Amino acid sequence: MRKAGTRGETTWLAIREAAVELIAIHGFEGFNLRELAARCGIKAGSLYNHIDSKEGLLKTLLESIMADLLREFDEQVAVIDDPIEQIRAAVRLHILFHTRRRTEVIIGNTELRSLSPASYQAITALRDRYENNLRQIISKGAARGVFHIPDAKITSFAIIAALTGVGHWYRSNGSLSQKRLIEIHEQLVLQALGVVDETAEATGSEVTRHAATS
Amino acid sequence: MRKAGTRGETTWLAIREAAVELIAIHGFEGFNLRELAARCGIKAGSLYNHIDSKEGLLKTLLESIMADLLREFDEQVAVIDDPIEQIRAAVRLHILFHTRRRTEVIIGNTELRSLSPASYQAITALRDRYENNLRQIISKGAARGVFHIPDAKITSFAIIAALTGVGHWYRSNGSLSQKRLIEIHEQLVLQALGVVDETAEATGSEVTRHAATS
Amino acid sequence: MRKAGTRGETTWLAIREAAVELIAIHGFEGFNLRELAARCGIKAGSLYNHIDSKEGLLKTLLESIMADLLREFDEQVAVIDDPIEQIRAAVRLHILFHTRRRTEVIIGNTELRSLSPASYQAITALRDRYENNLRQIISKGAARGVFHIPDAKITSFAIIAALTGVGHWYRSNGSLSQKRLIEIHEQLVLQALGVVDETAEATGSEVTRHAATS
Amino acid sequence: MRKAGTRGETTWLAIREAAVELIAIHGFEGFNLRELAARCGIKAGSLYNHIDSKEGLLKTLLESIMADLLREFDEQVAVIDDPIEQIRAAVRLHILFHTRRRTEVIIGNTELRSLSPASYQAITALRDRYENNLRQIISKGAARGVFHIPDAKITSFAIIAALTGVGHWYRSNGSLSQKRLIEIHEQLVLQALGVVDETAEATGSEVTRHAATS
DNA sequence: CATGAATGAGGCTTCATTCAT
DNA sequence: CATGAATGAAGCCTCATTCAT
Repeated sequence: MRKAGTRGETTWLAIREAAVELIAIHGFEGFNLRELAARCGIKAGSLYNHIDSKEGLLKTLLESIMADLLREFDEQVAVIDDPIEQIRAAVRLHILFHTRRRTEVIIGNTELRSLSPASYQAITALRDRYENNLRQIISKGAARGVFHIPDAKITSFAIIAALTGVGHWYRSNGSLSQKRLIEIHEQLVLQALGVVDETAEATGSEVTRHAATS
Repeated sequence: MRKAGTRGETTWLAIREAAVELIAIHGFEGFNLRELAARCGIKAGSLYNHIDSKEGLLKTLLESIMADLLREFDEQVAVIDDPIEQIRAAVRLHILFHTRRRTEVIIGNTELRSLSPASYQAITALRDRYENNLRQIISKGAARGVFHIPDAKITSFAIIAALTGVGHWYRSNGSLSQKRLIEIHEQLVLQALGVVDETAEATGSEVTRHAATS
Repeated sequence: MRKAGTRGETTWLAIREAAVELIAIHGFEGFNLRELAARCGIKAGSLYNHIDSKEGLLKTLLESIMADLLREFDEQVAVIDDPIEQIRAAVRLHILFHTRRRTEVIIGNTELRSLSPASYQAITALRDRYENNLRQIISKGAARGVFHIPDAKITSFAIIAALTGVGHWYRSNGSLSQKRLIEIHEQLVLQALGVVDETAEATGSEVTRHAATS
Repeated sequence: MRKAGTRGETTWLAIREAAVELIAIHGFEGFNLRELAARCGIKAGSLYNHIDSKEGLLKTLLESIMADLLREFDEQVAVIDDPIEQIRAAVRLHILFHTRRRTEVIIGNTELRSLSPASYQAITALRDRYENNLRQIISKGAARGVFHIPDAKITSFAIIAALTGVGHWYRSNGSLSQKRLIEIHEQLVLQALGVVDETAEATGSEVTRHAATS
């Protein structure tokens, strides 16, 4: 929790960044404030000029991550009406967010358990809102007869899990471009949603040329 | 870590079970041996009649989980030839394993980072072998023209992530039966793999009746 | 291990002093940090604001003891040329150092085995340098025909052992003055070195008056 | 303490031998019963079929070492009348005992502090008896005008310390024979005692040929 | 704001010792 | 006699947190 009325904005930013990285590496319980302070060029005691407590820091981090994700969703996905284009935008956003902000997202998924009950509920409420957003798209598409799936809720879980998984293995410095990464997942998701349209056909054949990596 | 056939066998089993549960709740760094011992009805120091160290315990647990998963794969999936039936069996196994042994699997995915480099490599080698098994099925199906997917490797990652995610939300005491859970994922996966057959149509319509939870 | 000139300096000095005493009493393995801390008026954990580890503390102590001894040797003994006067000065220094700093010297001789191999080598190198200094005096005296001894190396070992032994039984509050203690050992050492001069005769008779304690 | 009425004499001997070695290496506080048991091919708990306690074992060891030394003194030294020959015999015995039974003697000197007060007194009484024996020889020689020394008590301390020191550096597999080692120390001791006789002259010159190791 | 030092709680681990089998 | 397992006490060390300077 950023303390109110502090100057030293740069120190706070350094703390934020270093904390995300260290938590991603060691987990919340496994990282320690001394190392965090060292990475920021200060001593452990000085951290308390910027944070309330170790757990407060975690809550702040998780909150802002979820808030950012939700805001981007509102800006880029919620404004679209067509289910197919909307799911495409959602896939794009989710993958971009989960690759560009890999470490932040990892702790967002893993470290919830270290929050106090109150904080836990606050953060999971945001997460649920995001998941619900995605489910709505799928339900709407199914209602309009564009998607053909057995269960909107389970399908949304499966899609979110699949897309989130990308953050665990994708590295932007590899041979696979982010653009291509997104294309592939758009197709996979649309296929999973039972969409069979001319575009998919075209993309499918073009795609096949790059396939069979294994 | 422990010789079999002795009287302390029951203690060791209790340790194993309690450790899995506690690690799943608090994470490896967050759980402590005192509580583990208390759950087994012994004192903390006595744990060391059964384990080498806290980390050694983690390694033992993760190793046996992965070994079990691989063994079941060999018995139930590897023996099938037809890609569609094989992927069905793989989905079934993965979901059953990840729901029946929920907590064990969660720590298998989350706590790898707490292992020493040597142990880490040993365990990830097993995990890679499993992932590779799945990828082979998909590649084979693509080569035979049964599956139509952009990239076997990425597709396998996506499918594994989607199926693994089930363990995070599914509860066997809910209204959704395990049988139904598997059916739904079989369909989702087959659709994602670009399989279009008459069975899917039928299942799809039947399925729609149970769907739309949201 | 600790930067000088800070306020905690007094704590560090207290730790040093108490550690020497406790190690002399119980041995390095036998003393514990809780008691050390208690003697310094702090809690055990606070020790780690001043030391790296229990063993690091031992190394620091032994190092500074040997460094002091070597420095005093350089100042008081190395600057003399005449072998007889030099060996007299060496006896005087050794006894003064081993009685004034009794406890420190005891741990210096006894607790080497508790050091890590690296630290062990560092400290024994200093000790060897000191022993070598003494041997050089004896060799020089023998070469100049002043000392008559069978083997310079063994003789130096014997003399060092004899003088070091003083620290084990001498108490400065007894009836034997430090001045007299040194005189006696000067004579014993010179006799052992085969020096026969008129002074010894004189001292010998004077000495006899105080002797025969047993 | 060897438990009464036990068979398994060989196990007890193995314990004794291994204990001496381990204590010499790690000190009494630093060695542990598990390792001791392992060296004897048994488990830690089984040690208690042979000993009363860790400290009881130490007492037994120290006691028997001192008893052996005293017995040998009575047999080999006490029976001589002439002070010079007697001191020669004492030097020989002390060096032989302290080289042949190096490790035992080291723990005899170092680990006394780990005994309970009662045991401590029992063992130091034996040690004092031995030291007193030596002092008597020196006093007698001084009284007879054969030795010329400032103080019999201090001289005996110095000689004992010098001879005991041999155990710390002498290795029987080196180039220095035990016979020669004894000769050198006989000369050193006799010189220190102020003995100037024809024998010393002869030995001295012969000895000079081997000297100047450094 | 930063620091050095202290705290107190707790964590992992070791170890002498006991005892039923 | 030997063993495996348990105990309880203790040991070293870490760490979030506080506070005077």
